[in-house]
Amino acid sequence: MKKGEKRKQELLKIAYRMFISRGYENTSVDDIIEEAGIAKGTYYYYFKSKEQTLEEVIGMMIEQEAETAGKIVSSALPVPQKIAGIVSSIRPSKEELPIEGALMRPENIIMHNKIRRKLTETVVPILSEVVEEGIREGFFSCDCIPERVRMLLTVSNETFDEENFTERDISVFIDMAEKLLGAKPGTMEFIRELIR
Amino acid sequence: MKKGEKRKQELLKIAYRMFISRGYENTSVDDIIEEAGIAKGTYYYYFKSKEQTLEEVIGMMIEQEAETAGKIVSSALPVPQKIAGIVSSIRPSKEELPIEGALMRPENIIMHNKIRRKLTETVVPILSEVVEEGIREGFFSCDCIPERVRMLLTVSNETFDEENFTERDISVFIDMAEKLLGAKPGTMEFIRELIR
Amino acid sequence: MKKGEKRKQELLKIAYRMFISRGYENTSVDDIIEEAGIAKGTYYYYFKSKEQTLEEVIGMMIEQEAETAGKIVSSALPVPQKIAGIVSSIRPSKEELPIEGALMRPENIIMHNKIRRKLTETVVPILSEVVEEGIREGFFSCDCIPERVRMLLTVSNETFDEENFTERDISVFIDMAEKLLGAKPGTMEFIRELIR
Amino acid sequence: MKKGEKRKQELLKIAYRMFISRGYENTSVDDIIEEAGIAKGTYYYYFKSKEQTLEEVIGMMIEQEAETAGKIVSSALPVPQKIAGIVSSIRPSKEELPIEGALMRPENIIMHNKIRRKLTETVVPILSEVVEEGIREGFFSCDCIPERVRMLLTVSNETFDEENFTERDISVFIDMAEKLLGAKPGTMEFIRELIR
DNA sequence: GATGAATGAGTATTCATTCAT
DNA sequence: GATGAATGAATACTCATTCAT
Repeated sequence: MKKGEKRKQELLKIAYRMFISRGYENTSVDDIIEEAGIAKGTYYYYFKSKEQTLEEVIGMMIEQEAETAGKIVSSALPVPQKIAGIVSSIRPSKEELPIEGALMRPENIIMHNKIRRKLTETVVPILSEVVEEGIREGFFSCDCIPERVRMLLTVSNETFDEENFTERDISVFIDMAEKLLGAKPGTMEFIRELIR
Repeated sequence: MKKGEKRKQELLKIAYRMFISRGYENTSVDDIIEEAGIAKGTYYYYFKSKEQTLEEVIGMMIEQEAETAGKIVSSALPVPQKIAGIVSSIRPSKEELPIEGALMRPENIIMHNKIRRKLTETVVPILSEVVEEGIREGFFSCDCIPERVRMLLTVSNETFDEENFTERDISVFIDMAEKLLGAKPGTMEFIRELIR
Repeated sequence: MKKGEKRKQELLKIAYRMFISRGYENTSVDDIIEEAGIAKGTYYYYFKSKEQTLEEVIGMMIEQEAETAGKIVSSALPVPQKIAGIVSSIRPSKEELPIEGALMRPENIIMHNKIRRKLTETVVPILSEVVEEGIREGFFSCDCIPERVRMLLTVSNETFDEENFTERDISVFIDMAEKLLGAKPGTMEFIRELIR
Repeated sequence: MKKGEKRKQELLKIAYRMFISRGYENTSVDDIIEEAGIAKGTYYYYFKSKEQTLEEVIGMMIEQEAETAGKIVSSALPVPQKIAGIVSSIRPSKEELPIEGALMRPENIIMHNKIRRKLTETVVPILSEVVEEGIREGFFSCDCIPERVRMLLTVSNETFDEENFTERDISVFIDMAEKLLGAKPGTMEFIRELIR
């Protein structure tokens, strides 16, 4: 069982890499098994269907990120740094992405969308918690926290996942974040470093 | 020529309806020609490929909306009503959508995305112009206008294209819009009516 | 009528060029009419079918070559020069071929074959006549003239239509020609200049 | 593996028969799978494309013939009989051809051509070897052996693959062969029996 | 656990030809 | 003479999935 689980994890990683670099639709089961060096039957022994593979791939990613985020939340870091940590853990690290801008390539819209939705679902409550902590500590001041957090995440995803954003985009985003959360001007300037 | 053009417009409308209701990928060329009652050859007489059809369908939509928006801008309406008009003209009218929530259905992600991108490209400059007008008239006060407008559009698209948004979402969005554009609280309350 | 004939000749030349440079099978009627700047209907006004076009294209070529060959035969030139002239008039001139080796390209096999067959049919009797003249004048000495001429033409076509023949190929061919026609060694050395 | 290979050989034979009797271009993949009683997917499991199938079909033929020819060369037969054997092994046996003159039918030009080219490539060196042997034994006397052999093969293919050759064609060919290889008159008369 | 042969519905695209105007 | 809209049969190829061994 251990062995089987391990094998499955490997397959998931391979599928993940291929889905991202070529797009889910453009990656055939044949491609995957060839890359993995296994037989068709073996693939279907581990996965019910190709779609389920995608689901599991995404689940795997989200899980890892949620875990990291959870650790940050329960740490002793000051609130701004917690936010910084969580937000940066969300963005796909350069090592994970085989190709620049891969996620935004048109053939990846489907996957990108699924990921974003699920990620938002997972991260909004976590970030909300931190914002509440921030309110208690006097950093922020606002109501409807989850709604505000969600909108910030939405804008962040849409704006900064692409490669062609400008310094002005960042400035406006920071301004927006501060005003939306009721923070003092300049409080969230640290975001700039995170995004660049 | 007249004849051919007319026919093409009809085909485009049929394709549009089908792409939206069943999704681009799930609509085969066979489906389209059957619905249109034409032969395969006729379809390819008018369109180079299925993808080109999608491109033209989207172009057609955008064109119409840009036209409407343009008229509103050059009208004598007060600034807030201009914004209201443009924003509401962007959202797909209920008559156009054969099925509730069609655009957000997963099989429509690709089309939805293409539309959103192109629509944003087209609408941001128009809305920016209006905001500038609003600044001159003392309604708003801000810099980086296109960036702010774009972010507002992004949030609006992402939040209100789905069906499951709440009153709180609207409130936060209004708050965000006012703060982002430097408007007085309550100025943009009219948005609520637009979205509901 | 004159006008129509002229038009048809133009179309034939265009078709000829296209068939040779892209291959008969790879040239669609659409390609031809686009190149010629005429409508589909016009094409079918002049040609019954695409295949008939090919037939006429080939006929046109052969006709021209047969005419040239005929003139040479009835001229006052010495026999070896007559042969030289006919053989060299058969080989597609460089100006006619838009692309080097076009006729031998795999997509042209069909056309090449049709041409070769028809050309052989046409040229064998003409050349046979010249060979007979050569016999009467003591240059050659053999029976079964048409068969011999046909074989020589066959080898010539197959060997020299390609681009990768050698000096040795030429030497052997000359040797063969002389022996086949019963000519004295060296008599037909002039062929070398013709082929090179 | 054994199983798969066997199946593939069967499919190749079926394809071979169909390509020859109906022509490569006129044989659709659908035709083949229907004849073979397999599913489309199975066909594409064994062959990458229709063209690759043709390539393999030809490869299979050539291979068989080369093998036979090789055996003959290394046998203890006298040189003339070796040549006879090789040449006759090249010509498609009556059993293989479902239809008289199939190879020369216009729809088969492409295949015929590919076969002829590859066959020539393969057979010329083998026959050259035999001719050299013949020279050593005093049967023949000539230089440029491969060139001569190739030309003889060319003429043989072109003349005798069709059905409408005459006794005179045979006589001229024998004369030509003897002279081209420097053999004594009558030495190669045995060819007549081979061809008829 | 693992294999790989077999499936077959599904899809986009091509192209010669016709014919009413 | 000329047009161009309309046709529809034909075709190669893909790919997720199954299952006996």
